Amino acid sequence: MTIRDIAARAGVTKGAVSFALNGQPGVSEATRTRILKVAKDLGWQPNSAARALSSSKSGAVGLILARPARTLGAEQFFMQLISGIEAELSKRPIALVLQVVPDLEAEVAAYTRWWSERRVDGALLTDLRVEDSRVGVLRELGIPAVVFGGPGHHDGLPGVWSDETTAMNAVVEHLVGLDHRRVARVAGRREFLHTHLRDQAFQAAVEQYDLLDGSTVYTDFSPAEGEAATRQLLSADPLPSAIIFDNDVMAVAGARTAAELGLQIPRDLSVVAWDDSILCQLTQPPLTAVSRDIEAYGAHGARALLELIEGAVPDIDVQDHAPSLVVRKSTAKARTRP
Amino acid sequence: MTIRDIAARAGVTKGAVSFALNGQPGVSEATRTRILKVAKDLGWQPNSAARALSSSKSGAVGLILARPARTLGAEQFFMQLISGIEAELSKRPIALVLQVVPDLEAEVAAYTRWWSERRVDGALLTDLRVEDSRVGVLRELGIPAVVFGGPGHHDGLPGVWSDETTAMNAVVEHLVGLDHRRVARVAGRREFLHTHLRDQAFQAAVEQYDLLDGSTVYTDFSPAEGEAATRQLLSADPLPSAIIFDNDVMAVAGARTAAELGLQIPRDLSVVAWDDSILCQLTQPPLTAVSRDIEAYGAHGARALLELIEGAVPDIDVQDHAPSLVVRKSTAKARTRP
DNA sequence: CTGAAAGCGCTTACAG
DNA sequence: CTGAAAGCGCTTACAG
Repeated sequence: MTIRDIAARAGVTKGAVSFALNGQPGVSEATRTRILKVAKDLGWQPNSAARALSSSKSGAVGLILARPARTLGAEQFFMQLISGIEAELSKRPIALVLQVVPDLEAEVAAYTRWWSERRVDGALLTDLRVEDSRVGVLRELGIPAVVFGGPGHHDGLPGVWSDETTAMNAVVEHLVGLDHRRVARVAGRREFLHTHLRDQAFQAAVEQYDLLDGSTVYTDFSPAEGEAATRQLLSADPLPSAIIFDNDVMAVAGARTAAELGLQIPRDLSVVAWDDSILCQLTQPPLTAVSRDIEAYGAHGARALLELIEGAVPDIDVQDHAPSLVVRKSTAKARTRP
Repeated sequence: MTIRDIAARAGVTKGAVSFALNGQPGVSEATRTRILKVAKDLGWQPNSAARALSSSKSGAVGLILARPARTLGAEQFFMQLISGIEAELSKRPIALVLQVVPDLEAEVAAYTRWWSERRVDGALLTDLRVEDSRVGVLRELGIPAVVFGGPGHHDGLPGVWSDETTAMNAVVEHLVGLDHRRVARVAGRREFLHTHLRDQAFQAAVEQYDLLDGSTVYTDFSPAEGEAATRQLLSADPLPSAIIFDNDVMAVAGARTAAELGLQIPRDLSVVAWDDSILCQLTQPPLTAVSRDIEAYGAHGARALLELIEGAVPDIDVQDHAPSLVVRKSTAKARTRP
């Protein structure tokens, strides 16, 4: 079933069919209507390879996840992000090509191959690093790309980001409002930009509110390291009265660890998770968490990429909806200590 | 950068370049070596659209997830499955095209479009239903497809599956070994084949071990319905002494619900989760769970699909590694009741 | 073993 | 408004 069949059936040339199908001028309204009807009757769909070859557009965008398979499964973030991206892409006949790779080197290799194969028209970048080698490669290759993260750390590539600073302030304010003075933090990987931004915001808040602690332990986001970091923080003297965790999995692991050490949450220790998820709601007590609409975040990024591919000059650093703090049962008044 | 450039540089025709690059006979070894060197020097990669158009192979396979975005994020299953599929595909230059849709109707529409566009060479089917309209559509379209699930419910389409029956037997045996006689089950959606298979296995085990309960409540896999189902089961008299849940999220929700109702796990109620995950390990107490290597499952399915696409006649119903029961702290001796 | 050519199914300038 | 044709970058029969 090709435009050739349609042309024969409608008594016109292939060119006319193409114009009619693509809404281009060059055919009369009557002819166009006739051609469209024939195409519909025959159940015609454009061959994506032929269209890609002659238009130099693949009709697909790429997303690469460079995380070990275990942590990928554990974090709900990625699946929600993908859902959001898809929600936007599937409004058009644009496909999402997904690849899972072990490290950044493999990720860069995949972009390079995709681009020289012309397999995708653009790419979505996630897990932005403070120093991110991918950004330079993408710019050099000339792939239209949009970055999740930021702001201002991607060398001119457009990005969408959520405001970590405001969110961190809300968290610290909430804790200060509960009389907490010794607040610690279990962070993710140091090289990730969002970790870095939260670091800065946390340190600024520590000074602003004149907190007494402010120690931060870095991890790989895994529950094992979340547990180890919690043990480390809870061996300090005096103890922190609240800990902020960089993801839901570590927060749950940390809360469990604290309980094992004989602390009662929230009486003895307040716990805040970053990125709310079902996990935070299912644990006992349910965790106070920073909540973002990750699907909307993904959709937002996809939309920006599509605009970029279509030649628009998108805003650099579009800010997404601000995260909100969902207060549950894991935060309470700090105990007055001796 | 095309084979034309390589041909010019190497002083041969495009045809010779194509033969050399694809390992076809038709060029001398010396020429082949020279051509390959030129191609490498120029950093050539085949244009995927051109190759797809002339070879009628897209170099991609498709996966469609038809679940609401929320439950997608909550279940670790899918991301692990995708990781496994990717691990196999990325050994070759085969891309994974992913789509997230709201329902089966949209899923069928997407297959139809993909196939008439020749965007994918084959498809992977998941969440198999007892009566599954997709199977017929796929067969009719002639898309090479492999089904996750089964066995024997896919009208000739090859499938990989894991043995739900043996796993269910292991679960029930474990509970019976702990003197449980009143065992209930919180199942997933009734129309899903794996739910159905577990149902049958559960009923068979109930009879075999002469259990006194065996009631099953169906849900949509969500924690909310898991909680409601648990409440319902725990309002019976006499109470079940153990509940088997069809996924990790509901098991955790159910355990929490039981605790809220004043039951202590495992003293008053034993809980078993199906599909182990970090969730099961992080709750207090950690949950006894049926564990499968979902990544291997995904890889297995991808490999079968690639063979099918390459023209092999794959075995129908290849069985994957058997699931295993991981015993943790949520199951214990049944209390002797009055 | 090599060369010259047709063809995959589209898009798009170029003449009429 | 329409027709006839070239071209996208590959693969692959067909002659020599």
